[in-house]
Amino acid sequence: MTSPGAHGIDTPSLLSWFSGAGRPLPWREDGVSAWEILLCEVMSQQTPVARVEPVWRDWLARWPGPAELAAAAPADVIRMWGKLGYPRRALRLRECAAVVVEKFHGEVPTEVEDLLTLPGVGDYTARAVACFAHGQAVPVVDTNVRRVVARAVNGVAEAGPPSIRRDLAAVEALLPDECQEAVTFSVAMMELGALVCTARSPDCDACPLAASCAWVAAGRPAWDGPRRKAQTYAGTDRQVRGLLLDVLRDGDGTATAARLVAVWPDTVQRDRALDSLLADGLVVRTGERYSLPA
DNA sequence: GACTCGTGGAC
DNA sequence: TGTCCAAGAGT
Repeated sequence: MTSPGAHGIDTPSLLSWFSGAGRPLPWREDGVSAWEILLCEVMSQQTPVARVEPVWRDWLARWPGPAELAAAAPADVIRMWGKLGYPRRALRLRECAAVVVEKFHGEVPTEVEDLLTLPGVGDYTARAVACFAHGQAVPVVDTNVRRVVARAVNGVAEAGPPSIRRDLAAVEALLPDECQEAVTFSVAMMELGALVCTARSPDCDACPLAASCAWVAAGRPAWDGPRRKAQTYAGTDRQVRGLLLDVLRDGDGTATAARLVAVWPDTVQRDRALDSLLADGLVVRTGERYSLPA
């Protein structure tokens, strides 16, 4: 599979494609700080990039760096997070800012090992920051990269269940040695997965890897592995949590129990959702009222 | 590993 | 209309 013409990632074609087709996202501009990149990576976890951009700008205008964020009230942080989803990320981000200030002298760490100690920073985000903010040639594996590798290298339609060790090893083997090229490689792989090699309807006619793609060569066979569990939402605790928090987020940050009762009829589920919000620190109870944490 | 945790756009 | 899915992390 290492001989010329073998299937896999045609890196020169990939990089050429990216230079012309990559989106001009604001955090890709020169001079963007490591903190600003960390912020956009956390906001982008499971959230479409297009929805992140305006929140990222507003957020940085209010809290330019970790010191400012660490000093902010949780209620304001939750409100500024808006409707990006998974609001626990907002609280973790504030905790992350505090750790950066207290343990790393206000500077975003450069080593993956140190980045992994930050709240809300996991295997993807740690390597994304090390690579995109600090220029390190470390493998960056997100859902896009996993899908592109599955198709172009392995010749299958989907990536299958994630495995950190296996996925990192697979991408490590593809990563260019030189730092600058490695950084562009990772951005380009993610961008290709986001724009061309998409989950639902890959546009192979527009793909710079089509000529070298193992999946295309095999005739784009359908996925015969395990089907991902359908991601339900309606009727789940997640939906109820969202409805409850929405009441507090949109108002003055406080509401009576009766106001919250109105958003969901099932007492058991509503109480369970509210308890979990309290446990997460997204909501606090003061007497008869519920509020965002001051 | 399996499960939980929001929100909204695309088809 | 309902299903799928999106720059994952924590337990």
